[in-house]
Amino acid sequence: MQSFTEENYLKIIYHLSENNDQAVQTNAIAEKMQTKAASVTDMIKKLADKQLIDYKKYQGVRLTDTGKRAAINIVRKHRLWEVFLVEKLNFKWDEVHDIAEELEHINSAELVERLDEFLSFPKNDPHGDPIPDKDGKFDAIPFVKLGKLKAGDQGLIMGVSEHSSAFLKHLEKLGLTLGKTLTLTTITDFDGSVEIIVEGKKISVTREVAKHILIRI
Amino acid sequence: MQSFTEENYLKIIYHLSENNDQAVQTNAIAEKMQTKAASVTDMIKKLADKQLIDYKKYQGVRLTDTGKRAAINIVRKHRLWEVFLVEKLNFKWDEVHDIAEELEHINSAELVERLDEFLSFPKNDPHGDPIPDKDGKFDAIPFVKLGKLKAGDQGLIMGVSEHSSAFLKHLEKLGLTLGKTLTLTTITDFDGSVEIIVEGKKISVTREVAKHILIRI
DNA sequence: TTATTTTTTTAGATTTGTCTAAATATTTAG
DNA sequence: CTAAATATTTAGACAAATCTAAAAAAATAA
Repeated sequence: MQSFTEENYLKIIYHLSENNDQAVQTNAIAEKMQTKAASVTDMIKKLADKQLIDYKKYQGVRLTDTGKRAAINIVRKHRLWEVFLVEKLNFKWDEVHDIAEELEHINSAELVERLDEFLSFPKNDPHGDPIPDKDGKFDAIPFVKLGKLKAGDQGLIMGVSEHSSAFLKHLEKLGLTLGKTLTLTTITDFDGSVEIIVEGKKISVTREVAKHILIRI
Repeated sequence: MQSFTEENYLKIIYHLSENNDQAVQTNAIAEKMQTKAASVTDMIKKLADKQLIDYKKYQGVRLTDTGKRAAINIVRKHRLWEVFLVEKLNFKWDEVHDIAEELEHINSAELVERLDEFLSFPKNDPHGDPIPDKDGKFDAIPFVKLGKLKAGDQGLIMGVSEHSSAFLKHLEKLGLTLGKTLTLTTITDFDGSVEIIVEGKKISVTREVAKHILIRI
């Protein structure tokens, strides 16, 4: 089994290579881990020794099959705990990330499977992210970022790509929660902000915010 | 906030001084922590620096008020999680200790209070131990150990003082679970084992087992 | 009460994950 | 294509928690 810290490295490497299939760079890991590149190099060697990642000097890293399986298992636990916190303990979607960061490291396969069952095998977490099943499989629902839509496009909010409390609270206040339908009316040339209509109300959203809202058309 | 390891030391010191009000010895801590006396001395100094324990060389340690509060909070979390595992996830009473050992270190006051509420503010864990409320208060129900009863005494099983899976499975097999009423018929001079009647069935229990069954007369 | 045993502490080393500063590779720009 | 900028690695150090071996204090026994 991996240490707490090793697990966090695996998870971060997984998320960094989730979309593009590229090797992950030392500096990118350092930024996400809030640490220095030198520390990352040290840890990278350790994970490579354990065959959890493939690593060649200066070439970045890729998860091995074993490493990927471990990473997905952590993601699975994180998202199941988030569902638990929201569905059973009535936390809000912006309050659960940090607690789930801790809970995801609890080490008991039995616990995870029973939790999954207790929650009726949810397919998505409170932020719309898919929850891998116990074999690591999940459906990656296709989405477009709000920032990429054209004027006139209509769609459904099905996720976010930023999980900070500040961001989620902001969306909440704008009424931009999961499942809401929206129509994009205008894209502002000046600053890239977009005008949308949600439940009859006109709202303006900055380019930065629009980038992190995932839409199913 | 304390580290994982510091929390375990506090918890163990708490349990070692729970009944007798004595100072706790280095060796006793070492045994419970599965470590060496030298390591304990090191940690003791650290906890004393943080004012979580009172310590004079060669004199053993006592929790300060702050240390005791921290320890009781860990115990509270441990026992609440055990209730969750048994009541909600259908674990058996002999399966929950190790998982709760991990969960007790999750750091969120809000989480604990909501869990407590979700579980309807339970007063006891699955082994009969009292659960401290959020101010650290709890009723210590008076008990007698089965090994101390006299022939003819009758009582109710209201707890155990040993939480290993092996021990609890053994009790389960004998039908000696919480809430059962028993009558002591004979104490064997030879080996101290006791004969009891539970639900009409005669059972023999070794001295070692009898020592860890808590009875309310 | 002296000697022996037990308990506790100290000294110095080890491991894990981190750091800074300096060196080396790689990439980008002129 | 060389020079500058950026990215990565190495070397050496540090804090946390542990260890072994040896020294010191306390408890027990003769």
